[in-house]
Amino acid sequence: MATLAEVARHAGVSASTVSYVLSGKRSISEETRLRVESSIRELGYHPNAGARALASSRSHIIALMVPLRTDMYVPVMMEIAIAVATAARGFGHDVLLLTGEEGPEAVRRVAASGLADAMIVMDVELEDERVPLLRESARPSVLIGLPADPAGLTCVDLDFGATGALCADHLAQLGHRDVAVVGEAAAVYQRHTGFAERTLDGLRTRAKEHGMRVIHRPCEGSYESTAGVLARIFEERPDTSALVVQNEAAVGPMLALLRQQGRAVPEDVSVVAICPEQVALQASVQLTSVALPAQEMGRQAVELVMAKIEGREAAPVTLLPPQLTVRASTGPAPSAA
Amino acid sequence: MATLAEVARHAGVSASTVSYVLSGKRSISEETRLRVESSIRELGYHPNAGARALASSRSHIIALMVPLRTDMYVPVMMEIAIAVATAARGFGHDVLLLTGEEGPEAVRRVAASGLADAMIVMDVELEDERVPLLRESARPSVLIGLPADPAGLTCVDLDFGATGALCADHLAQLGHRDVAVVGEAAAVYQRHTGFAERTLDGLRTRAKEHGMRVIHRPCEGSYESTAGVLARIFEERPDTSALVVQNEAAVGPMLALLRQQGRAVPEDVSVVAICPEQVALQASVQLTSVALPAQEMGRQAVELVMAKIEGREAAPVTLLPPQLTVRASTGPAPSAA
DNA sequence: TCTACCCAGCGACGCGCTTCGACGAAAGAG
DNA sequence: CTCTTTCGTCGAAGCGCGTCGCTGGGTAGA
Repeated sequence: MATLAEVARHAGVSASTVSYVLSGKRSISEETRLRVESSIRELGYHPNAGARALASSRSHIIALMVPLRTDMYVPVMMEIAIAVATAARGFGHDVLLLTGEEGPEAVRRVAASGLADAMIVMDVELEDERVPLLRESARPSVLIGLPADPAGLTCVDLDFGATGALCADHLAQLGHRDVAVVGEAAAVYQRHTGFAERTLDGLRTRAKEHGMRVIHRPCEGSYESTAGVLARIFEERPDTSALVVQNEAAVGPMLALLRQQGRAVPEDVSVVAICPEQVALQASVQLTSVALPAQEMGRQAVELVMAKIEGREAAPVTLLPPQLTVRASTGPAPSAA
Repeated sequence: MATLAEVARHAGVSASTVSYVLSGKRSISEETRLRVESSIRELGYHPNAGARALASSRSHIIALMVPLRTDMYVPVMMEIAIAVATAARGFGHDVLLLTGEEGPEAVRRVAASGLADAMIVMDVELEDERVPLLRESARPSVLIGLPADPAGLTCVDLDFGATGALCADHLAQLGHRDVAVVGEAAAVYQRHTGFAERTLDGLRTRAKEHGMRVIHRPCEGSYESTAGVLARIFEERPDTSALVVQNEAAVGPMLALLRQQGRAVPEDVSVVAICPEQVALQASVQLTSVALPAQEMGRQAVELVMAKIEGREAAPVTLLPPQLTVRASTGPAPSAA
């Protein structure tokens, strides 16, 4: 494995010159630069990561903490993770994958060992035990998600409050009066994941302004649980004419069940989903949906974290504006029974 | 941030002694060891990753290359990735996430820079361009998946040939004569991903022995494409009494479509899926399925890669035996029309 | 012509750790 | 009681790179 010194010898310059060619931190004559660069190529030189990290106290690594649980919609997590990795490479950084398993200890370990220069944390709960550690840590961090108290932190998230409101607006405009929310798994609410509660709040508040009634039922996402949730919804509120689906996993089963029950979408029941575009497009009915911009969130998180690494200011809270796309699953409310 | 030297001073010993306490590579008296350990705790010392990597030329990092594409069933990928990360931590290692985007160059970069001690590569194609690089590389690697020529490599995979055969056996035993395979997306075959072709081969071969007829149709997994595939299957082979579903995404749509068409499962049509247990259990009918042991594959890959890092021998090819679980979606073939 | 300055490049040091050889003390062999 | 081992510890030499301060030569201004 070639070293800096070998490249230097090969190019007939000193090691420091090669280093400056690589970093561009001092001016180098065109001629030398080209000679050094060709030596680098010829020897297939790649700087040693450890040595570079030691000397510069920068590892060029960003740690990404992903949740361990599987009650969240996994493809979204994966999409964010891949977007983070891709964006980080664009800044010459790599991504270290930390699972939630280690818990807050991972934060300490990675920060203290200098393994990573910064941290991106996903699946943040309202009262997350990692948050105090991040706040005190010397290393920059960015959260994907919004804790109850974001003071002193940098957060990126979809504006879930506005998302809920947007769904309410759309349904109100179509004349719906009774709306049911097919929510996330009960466990998601129990551990106070921010986005689920914020969506609900946003929707309820706006629905109230529109004079709509809202009921909400958690849903595990399996066919069986979805069937149970739907049954209870229509039992309790037979006039329900619109469903907002928060749990992407429930989308498929729900459409199947509605069809089976002879409820036409959107003639009898309108459906709005909060899900990735792909899910909305692959369903049996093209779904009116608010997109979950996973890639965008990953990209933004990386940009913010890079800004902080480089000592620039970063906006404390970035809420991405939701976008509702009208497709075939929503229509005017059926005239009252 | 505390350093080794500070711990040494605090404990009244030399730096090398602290190092040996940490690594256990030389004997240390009980007394000194305890004193050093308490100093470590008191100072909150974590060894600097860069320095350690430089001095020992071991980064304690394993690189994991995941595919960029989204035409594979993503949750399986994610489950493997998390299993790899978790298992690696058990060996005191961390996982670096590389996306396919950088392509083979990533292999070179990571190997040459000493960023990672070893590599685990997912989504291997039959003729994968990363394979020659891995074979020549000085660093250990393990593939999840099986290329056409696994010579000189270490691979872990589900035995997809046996998986196909197992499905054939089960259906033959139930008296089915006409079987249709709802396959992966066409793109998966086009790039010659091993598992898809092997499953099909295994199934076809065994089916022939049982005197069953098999047709195979690729399926993108969306509701629409699944509908198209099903229609063509029953048009071409009206006597089809059993479906083997290879593309997990198609499971939900398919069951919905069968119900809609008035085909009862398993009375009219039996269904066998190759999918994670969770998918089989959450469907509208509990599915007879061959499990995709994502966690097991991740775990095994890490164990093999650790063996190679430590200079031990590793079995060249590990094929996990498939397990078919009979549930509610398969039954005796309907007596001939 | 002399000073002031900038440009290119060099040498040396240090980042924090691992590891090798050495050494004194204690223990066992003859 | 001496000679060899073994044990526990230390000091020093790097690992490969980044960075600081310095220098020799060239340029420009006075």
